[in-house]
Amino acid sequence: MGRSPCCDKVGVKKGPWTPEEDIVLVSYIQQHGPGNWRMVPAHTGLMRCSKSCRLRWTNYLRPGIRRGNFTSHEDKIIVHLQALLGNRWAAIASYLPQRTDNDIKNYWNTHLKKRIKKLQSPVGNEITRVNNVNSHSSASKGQWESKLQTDIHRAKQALFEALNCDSSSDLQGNENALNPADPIFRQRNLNPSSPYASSIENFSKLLEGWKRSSDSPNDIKLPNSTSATSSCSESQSPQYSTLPISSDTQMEGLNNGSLAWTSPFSFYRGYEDHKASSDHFHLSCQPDNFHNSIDNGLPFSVLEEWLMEETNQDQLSHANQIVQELGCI
DNA sequence: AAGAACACCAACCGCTATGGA
DNA sequence: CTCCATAGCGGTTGGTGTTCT
Repeated sequence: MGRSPCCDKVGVKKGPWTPEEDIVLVSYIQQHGPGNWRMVPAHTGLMRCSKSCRLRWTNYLRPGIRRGNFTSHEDKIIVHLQALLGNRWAAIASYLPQRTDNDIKNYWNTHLKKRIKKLQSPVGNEITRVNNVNSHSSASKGQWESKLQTDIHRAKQALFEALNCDSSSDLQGNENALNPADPIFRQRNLNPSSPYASSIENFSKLLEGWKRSSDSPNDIKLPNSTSATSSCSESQSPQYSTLPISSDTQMEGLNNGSLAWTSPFSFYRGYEDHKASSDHFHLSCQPDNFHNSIDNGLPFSVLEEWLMEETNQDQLSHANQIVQELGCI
């Protein structure tokens, strides 16, 4: 019994999204919020299936996403969490709130996996060993999880070492650089000008690229429902109004973050609150909550909490130790 | 210079989980 | 309980750019 397709395959566009499509999608979500994806193609006129819209949003357009340029700090976290969790990319991504699971998965497959293969260092051997445990063909998931329980201490230690190592090498010996209270930490992680790009930055890059490539970049077509002054009933077929984005000054505004028009992402907090309530891993890991945790000096509270949940009493006491150590970073 | 091989990554596919009717 | 819609997830594919021969 085949599963009914998420959309009518006939006439559905596939392949890379164009900037125009992105703008239409973002504008629609600005107006209606994410969710009810089935309605999105019908209401926006996008020739995409609902699933494609959702993926485009979650993997690319969603606010708070940082793309490319993985830091060595992130490398280490990914490597160690992969050793700990296996290919559970969503779980790994929950500890790197600004990265998507898809991004991490791609990065692992194209960079880290190869790098680790080449590694003959003790750390590399350890990772290889844990990975072998994870990928052993005869091991069932239950067996793997059982093994995970026994290896959890080692994994915690490895993660802790990675974090420590990073604080001494990647951060050039500044031991406060991972301290949430430290200005350097805040600049690296919270400042809009930090490498952790906001989606507005992503979006402005996108617009910039489009501006360069478009033959007539003067106007961006938007559904009427997205204009500031108009409203649109949900049954309306898409009609377009134009949002003039023509001058370099306006593009400057987008690029330097001094956005004049209402941020498309003003609804974001509510959305993330909704999401967080439905996903244990994402609880406290969404950007706002994550930053709150940072502000509170608990950047890895969820990790600690989860690790403690998974361990027995002996491991629990050791986990408490780790928690304290992590809290001191 | 040109074609082949490789690397990268956005997007897709197919499956499971979940929740509501 | 069943059915259906939707979200989430991990594996895979295919297009494009880069490097190699």
